[in-house]
Amino acid sequence: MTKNKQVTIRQLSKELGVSISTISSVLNNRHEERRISPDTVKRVKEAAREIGYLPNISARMLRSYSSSKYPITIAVLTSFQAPLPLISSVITTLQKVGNEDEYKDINFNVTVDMFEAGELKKLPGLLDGTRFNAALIANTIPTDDEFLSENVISSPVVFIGRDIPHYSSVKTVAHMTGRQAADILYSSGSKDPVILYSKILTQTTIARIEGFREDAERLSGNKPIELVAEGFTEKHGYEAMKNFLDSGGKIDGLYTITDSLAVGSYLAVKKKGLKIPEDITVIGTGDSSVSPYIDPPLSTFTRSQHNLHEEAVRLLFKQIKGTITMPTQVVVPVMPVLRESTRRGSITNFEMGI
Amino acid sequence: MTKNKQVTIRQLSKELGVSISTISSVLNNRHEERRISPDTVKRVKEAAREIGYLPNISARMLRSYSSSKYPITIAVLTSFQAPLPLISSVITTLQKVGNEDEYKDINFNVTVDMFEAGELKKLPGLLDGTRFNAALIANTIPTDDEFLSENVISSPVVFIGRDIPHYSSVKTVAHMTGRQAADILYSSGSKDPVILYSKILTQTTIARIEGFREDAERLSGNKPIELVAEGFTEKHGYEAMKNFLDSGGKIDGLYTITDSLAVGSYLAVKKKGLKIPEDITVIGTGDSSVSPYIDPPLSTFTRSQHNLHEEAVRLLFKQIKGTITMPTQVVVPVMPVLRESTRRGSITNFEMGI
DNA sequence: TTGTACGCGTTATCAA
DNA sequence: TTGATAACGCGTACAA
Repeated sequence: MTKNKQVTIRQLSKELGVSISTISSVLNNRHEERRISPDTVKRVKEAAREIGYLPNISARMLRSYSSSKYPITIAVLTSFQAPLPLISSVITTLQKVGNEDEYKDINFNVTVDMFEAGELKKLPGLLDGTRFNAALIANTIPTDDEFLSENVISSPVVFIGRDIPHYSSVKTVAHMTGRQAADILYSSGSKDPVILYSKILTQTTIARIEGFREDAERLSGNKPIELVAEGFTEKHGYEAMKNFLDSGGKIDGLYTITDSLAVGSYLAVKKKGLKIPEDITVIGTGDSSVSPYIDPPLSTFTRSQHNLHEEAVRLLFKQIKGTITMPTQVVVPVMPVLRESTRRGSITNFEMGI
Repeated sequence: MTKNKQVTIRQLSKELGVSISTISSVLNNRHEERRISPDTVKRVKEAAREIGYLPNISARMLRSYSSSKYPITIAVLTSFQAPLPLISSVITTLQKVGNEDEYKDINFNVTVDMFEAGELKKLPGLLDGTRFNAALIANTIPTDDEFLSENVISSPVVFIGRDIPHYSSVKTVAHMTGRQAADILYSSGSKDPVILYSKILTQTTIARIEGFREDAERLSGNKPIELVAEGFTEKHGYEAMKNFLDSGGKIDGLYTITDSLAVGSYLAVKKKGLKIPEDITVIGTGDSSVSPYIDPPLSTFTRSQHNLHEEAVRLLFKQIKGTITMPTQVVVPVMPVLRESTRRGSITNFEMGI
């Protein structure tokens, strides 16, 4: 029924023996004012449906928007392996910041493309500039970075959470965060700190883990125990912690790479009859909206995502406007948020502003 | 420095006194093979940057892709007031389903446009077909629906969570869900059921509330108490419940329109020294990933989102392929998931499959 | 109803 | 080394 190939208005015209302009009129519901015969209208509409005609959006835009009103295209490129909320967050930020006085003269539309981690190079139009005027790119892995350092994207680009030579980027001081987490657990009296992370790792996650390892070892004298969960969700956190405890694991302090992993761990810990923070102190990452409301409220580090995305978007807009022309690196600070789950030992309310 | 107006390659040409072909060659890094002098290359590149030249993507695509390889454009349109995860979920689903054998001959790209609830009509290209070949539309409000029923979008469109005459849509049986919630609270011994919702309402939320009102009144003999939160987050749930309890409100059963509102309520309830489910039974909506892990695990209704979005995407693809030509309504079922938070009265483990 | 110019950028050809 | 010119991609608008 439907042809795979894109059909053009010209092919329709040939097939029907009707002029191109007639077809265009009919397809744009201008047939009344153009006084096209009902019969022709019917024939054209049916044929278009039958043959699966879809107009070429580029051609329409080219014709319909004067160059002063033509919107530029901003692309959001992210891997399938990215945390799901990223796309929403980036797009919403794009729209919000785009409405600000400073940038509202930039008339843009947003496209989203997803790639398999490591396969960025397969994205059409990445290097030849046929698909976007500017791009935000997130969640590349080393293979992609290698590809990017060998090739040049000539449009403005900002990388999120990753630092790539010759391009702009925004990231957090992930390494520092890991170290702070170790300090906080140690200050709360933990001697056997455990770190729980997902087996899916990004540059940021790796840095956090390394920071934690370093300081945990320096402070407690031995390497921290590392638990690897299958993914990022509460369920994965629960399972990893349950397995660890079931097999007799020893723990008095926990640092998780996301808050959701901590929330899952809570249940496993409680089921063993252990108390937070009396037996185990816990600190997560990301200040998820549930963290202040669970029992006990979870200590964590501020959500860097929001600021991260906002900085990324602003940086991109500035590049588009030409305010910034050199590759620029922005580092977004991350602050600890201390709540009940680490309230033990020498950490008090008073020190919450570390 | 930068001109607001879009600059074309022709204007650049005039300004520099350099031919169009030369400029095009330089801008596409073809200057070596064309043997353009280094000086000209430099001048062109600088001028392009200086003047803020951005190529017209439509023109480039038109030229670069043969009609058989030209991608169609699928738009995701949603209001700023929509729950944030929606965009990510819809886009990911679009990409995943688009990779399936059945649909992988559809070559498409995705654009996202956001509108203020009630201002859908202001979206450029909505009616004239200049921006997309097909669209998924979510989170319209009655004003938008009215606009849509007076005008026609001629491309394939699927509405998510909303039923609009003459268009395809996917939704859940929200009304039934509300009624079931009332039944479950009543069965667990609640006489003073309270419903907590956000002041931002969609068609789905309204239906849930109405369903609940009806059955709660039928079962308990009087109208349920209604609490209105400022938004959807845990914080909003906490505040609404705290205010209610502080002002002496009576409650022995709670139905919330999202799980996050229930999570926030948990803390307010516990702070008052009340116990769940002994004093108050609670049921949420959406089966959020944290719900099984909070204390006590939260009863809720299955997350309909995922299925909802998948159905929407499939429906859209079928319309694009011409497999379906008539407006079609799909209803996605929602099931209760009973956990500790409603385990009181006549509801037992045994009845968990209601 | 139809013919044709047009929107913008790319590319090829030939001339300068 | 650069320019002028034209064709092209697809759909639309306007004059005829």
